[in-house]
Amino acid sequence: MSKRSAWAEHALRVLREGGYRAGEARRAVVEQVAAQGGCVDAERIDAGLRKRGRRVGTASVYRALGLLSELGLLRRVSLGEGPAIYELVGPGDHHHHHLVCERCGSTTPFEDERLEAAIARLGERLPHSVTSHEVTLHGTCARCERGT
Amino acid sequence: MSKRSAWAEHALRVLREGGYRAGEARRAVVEQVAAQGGCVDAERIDAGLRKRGRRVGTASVYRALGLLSELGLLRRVSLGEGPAIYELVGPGDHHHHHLVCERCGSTTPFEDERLEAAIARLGERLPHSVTSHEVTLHGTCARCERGT
DNA sequence: GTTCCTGCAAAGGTTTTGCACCATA
DNA sequence: TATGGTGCAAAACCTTTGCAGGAAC
Repeated sequence: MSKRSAWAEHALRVLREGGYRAGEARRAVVEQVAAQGGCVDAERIDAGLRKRGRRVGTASVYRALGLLSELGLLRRVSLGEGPAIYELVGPGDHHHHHLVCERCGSTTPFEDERLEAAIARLGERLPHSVTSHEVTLHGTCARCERGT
Repeated sequence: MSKRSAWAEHALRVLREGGYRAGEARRAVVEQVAAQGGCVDAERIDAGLRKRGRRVGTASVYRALGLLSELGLLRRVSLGEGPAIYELVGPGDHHHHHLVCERCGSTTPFEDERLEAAIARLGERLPHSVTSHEVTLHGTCARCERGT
C-alpha cells in the first residue's frame, strides 16, 4: 500500500471514529488530497477534482480541509502570503520544517535535531509557555540552482 | 529623540534618497507607522489615521506599506492568517524572531544565538542556498499566563 | 426518519488596479 | 512643468455563510 493511500484510509477511519459521515464531497477531497500529497491548497484540490470529472462545490472543499485540519489529519503551514496551505499528517510522521524556494515556490521538508534542541532550550528560558514552533527557510532549491 | 520618531526620519530619508516624493499620504503613513511601532497592519494604520483626522485613501496605505517593505524599512512577517503584518526595521535593529500569544495575539520579539548558529550550520548542509529564515514560537505570553 | 452533508449563490474581509486629478520637486 | 502620488471606485482574490434540497446512517 502506498504511503498516500495509507493516509486516505487513515483519514477516513479518523472521520468515521469521530462520528463524521463520509459523504461524496468529503470522500472526494480526502482522496484528492492523498493523490496530490505534500502541501495542498483549496484551489489545487478543486482543480484536481474538476480534472478528474468529480464535481464538488468549492465550499465543500474548504469545509473538508477545515475539518481535516481540526482533526489533525492536515496541518496548516505558514509559508508566506497567498492561499492557506495544508500539509498531510500521517500516523507515523516526524516533526519537521520547510524550505521554500523563492524561484519555483516548491517546498521541501527537513528535520534537524540541533535546531530542535536549540528551540527547546530557548523555550525553557522564556517567560512564555511555548507549545509549538515553526521554522521556514527561504532560498533557492537545488533544482532551480542548477537549471535556469 | 525617541526611537520611533528616529525611524520616521530614517524612513523619510531613505525615501528621498530613493527618488520617492514625500506626498501627503506617504508621509502620514510613515508617521502613523512610527507612532504605532512594533507590528502594524494596514487596517490599524488606516484606523489610526482616521482617528487623528488625517483622511488618507485606503489604497494609499497599502501602497505606502508595500513601498516601505520594498525599501527594507518594514519587514513582512508571517505570524499566521489574517491581514499582512509588517514590522519596523530601523538602522541598528538586531535580527530576531517572534513569539505569538495564542490567547491575546500579542507578538514578542526575541533573539537567540544558539538558534541562529543551528540554522547557519543547517543551511550549509542543505542542497539549497538559504538566504533568509523565519522562526515563530506559539504559546501563551507571560501576561496571559498570569491573569485570566 | 432524522441528522448531517452538499451545492449554490451571496456576502465577507483583504488587497490590488484603473483612472482622472492634483501635488511635489 | 513634468513626473509621480493620491483618492475613489471597481475589481480581484480567498474564504465563509445561509439556505434549501439530498444523502448517509
